[in-house]
Amino acid sequence: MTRTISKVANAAGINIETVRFYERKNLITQPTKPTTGFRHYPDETVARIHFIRRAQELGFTLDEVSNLLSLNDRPCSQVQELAEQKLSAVKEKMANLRRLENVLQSLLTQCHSNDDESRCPIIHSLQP
Amino acid sequence: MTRTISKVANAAGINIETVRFYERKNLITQPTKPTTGFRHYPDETVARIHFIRRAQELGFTLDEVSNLLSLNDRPCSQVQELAEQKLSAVKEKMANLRRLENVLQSLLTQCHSNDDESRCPIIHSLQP
DNA sequence: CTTGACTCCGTACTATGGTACGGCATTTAA
DNA sequence: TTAAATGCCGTACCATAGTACGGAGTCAAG
Repeated sequence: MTRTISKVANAAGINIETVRFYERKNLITQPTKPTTGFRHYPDETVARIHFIRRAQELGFTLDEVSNLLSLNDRPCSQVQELAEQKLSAVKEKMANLRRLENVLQSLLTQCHSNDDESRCPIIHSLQP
Repeated sequence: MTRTISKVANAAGINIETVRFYERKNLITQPTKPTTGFRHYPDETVARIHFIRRAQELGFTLDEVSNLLSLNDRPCSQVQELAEQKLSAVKEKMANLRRLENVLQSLLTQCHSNDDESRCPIIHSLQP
């Protein structure tokens, strides 16, 4: 069965243009074009796109995914290193958000016990 | 003391071009240009840029920061409403990051108890 | 009063992750 | 067989968050 680019896009659940974009980024290999007719894609292409998407969901950028893909046959320790960097970044982001959550929460609490509509504790806290 | 744009940029620790960029984005107000000479900026501009950068560090986009800043002239109840929306957004972002953290953590744990350098659990998990 | 530093302004360029379009080739269904 | 649907390809465009640049104006020190 011939799998043209639109079949790939459909199977992988992404836009055709995104398939081409990934080809340009060398994240997937563009099959050689037959002398006459359309390119047809192997199963691996769909699998690879799934890999890319899953990695993206884990917060990896396309450059990092590219790295991961090249690490495919590399030792586990190298993959771990990348993942550990990601994990640290995620933890840091969360710590920051937690701080913000506390600030917003405490400001909102102040608002709730505020009688003066024209004088908002939040606005006041934003002033220099 | 006259505070020209470079003084603002320096005081706020950002690039001059970024100051101009924020002006174009209406995140800060561009002072009126004197008939002759350079614009000079009030303290408020520096404070505002500090606020913008803090908000950015907390994961807000410039559009969101713009929103936060627009809370300035509104009655407390409206400010509260927007702040509550922000709080929800923050909580949602955190929940997403928490999920990501768990996935990464469990994958890394699998890596740590893996003695086969050539078969990485992370790579394996990404495969179809 | 000239030189160098700074400002002003518009425009263009960077990276990231895509999306859209126009024109032509080829395939497929009626 | 012919028209619609796809494919191919290059290029342009979207948002986000800046950065760089060129030429003109202006300011301040020597």
